[in-house]
Amino acid sequence: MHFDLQTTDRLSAARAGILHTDHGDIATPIFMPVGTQGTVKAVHQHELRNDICAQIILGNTYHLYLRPGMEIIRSAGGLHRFMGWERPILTDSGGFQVFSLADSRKITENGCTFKSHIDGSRHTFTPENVIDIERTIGSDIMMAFDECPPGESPYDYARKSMELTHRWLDRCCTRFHETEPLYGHDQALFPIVQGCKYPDLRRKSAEHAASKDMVGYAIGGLAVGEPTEVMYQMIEIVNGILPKDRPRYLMGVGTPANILEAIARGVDMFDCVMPTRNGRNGMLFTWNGTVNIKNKKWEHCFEPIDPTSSAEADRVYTYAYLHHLIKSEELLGLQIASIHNLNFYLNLVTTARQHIIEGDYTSWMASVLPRLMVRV
RNA sequence: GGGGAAGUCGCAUAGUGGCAAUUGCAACAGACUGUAAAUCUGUCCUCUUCGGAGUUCAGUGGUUCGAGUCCACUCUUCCCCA
Repeated sequence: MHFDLQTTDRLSAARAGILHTDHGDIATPIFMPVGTQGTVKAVHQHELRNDICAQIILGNTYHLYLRPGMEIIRSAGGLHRFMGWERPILTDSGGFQVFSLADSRKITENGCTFKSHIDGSRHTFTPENVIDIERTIGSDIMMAFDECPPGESPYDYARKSMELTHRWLDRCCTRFHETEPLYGHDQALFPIVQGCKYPDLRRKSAEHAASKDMVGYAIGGLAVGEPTEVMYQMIEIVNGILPKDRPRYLMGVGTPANILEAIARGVDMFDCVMPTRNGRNGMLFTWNGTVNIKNKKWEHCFEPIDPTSSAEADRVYTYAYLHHLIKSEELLGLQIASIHNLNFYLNLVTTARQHIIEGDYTSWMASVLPRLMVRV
């Protein structure tokens, strides 16, 4: 697996490139739909492929380990075959669950013990067994096991947490190098930079990550409660240190505006639950801002959601129909909203890529940004 | 014709002397960033400077310091027997 950096913007740090994997090429900047449990919620693989044109999706180590469990994934021949998805997959390591399930886990030097949210059973995740699980899942990009601390963590905690993440990264790398892929395709391991909102910690963490010669690198621990401006500053600091010729993945981010701003600061890869989760909850992302389709004002709007979209759902169904479906809690509403939002996110990054290549990314971004943040 | 039951804020419910009044649904808003989320929060009689104020429990009259709650009559609905 390797990354070709094609273009860098003159006025910003924005870049266009291609990440080559055994499951196909990924043109960056890219957005990766989140499919935690081996499914992008409410969206068929067929639609991901043909309507949304997703180039890579996510799975989650913690969730897939608990259910269906590694015996099933191994018997199926890996996650790609299990879920019928032949394009690349990236797996998060469970580091985010250290954050989001903070009430039911305990961190030690060795790893993190979780009390299962499904049946209460205890499971210990270590850097070593997380790599083993990701080998079994067979993801193209495996994420290192990290601790994702809250955005407002005090300096001392942030430093200790970062140092633990570094030691865990060392162990992840060791295990990574002493194990082999199980299904005949190449797998990469991405280190994760931590350090909260503290510039010196972010620098130190970026240097530690960069010291590992890996295909790509991730920036974690952002958009977890800190102000947006702080997030942008941290991205700038970290990307100033990470190797220029490798892709940078900003984990869990974000809004359309966040993504464009992060691209301008040199980020290449994104994932976020926002298009799917918010879609299921009635929010649509558009070039003119966000729409709450549950609002009464859409009751009589018989315009297609997006007449020029590559997704059939956008062209066929109207605002009024989607309003009705979501209000009625019909399953098709969840599907249409999810497809629309993912399609928009993929359009956002592919359009951004075009402008980077054409050389007018900065002015293009300035022209679309204000509208993206409007509430329609 | 005879007997019985019941009417509470859109709908359905709780309430048996201290109540602007329970709960669910509906309605109307808001939140959501490496997914314990088809979830969660708020408003939901009227007005409000958010401190409150004013009108309410089918209707009318009464008992009481105090009534959605007790009494009388009226209206309406439902059930059973002929």
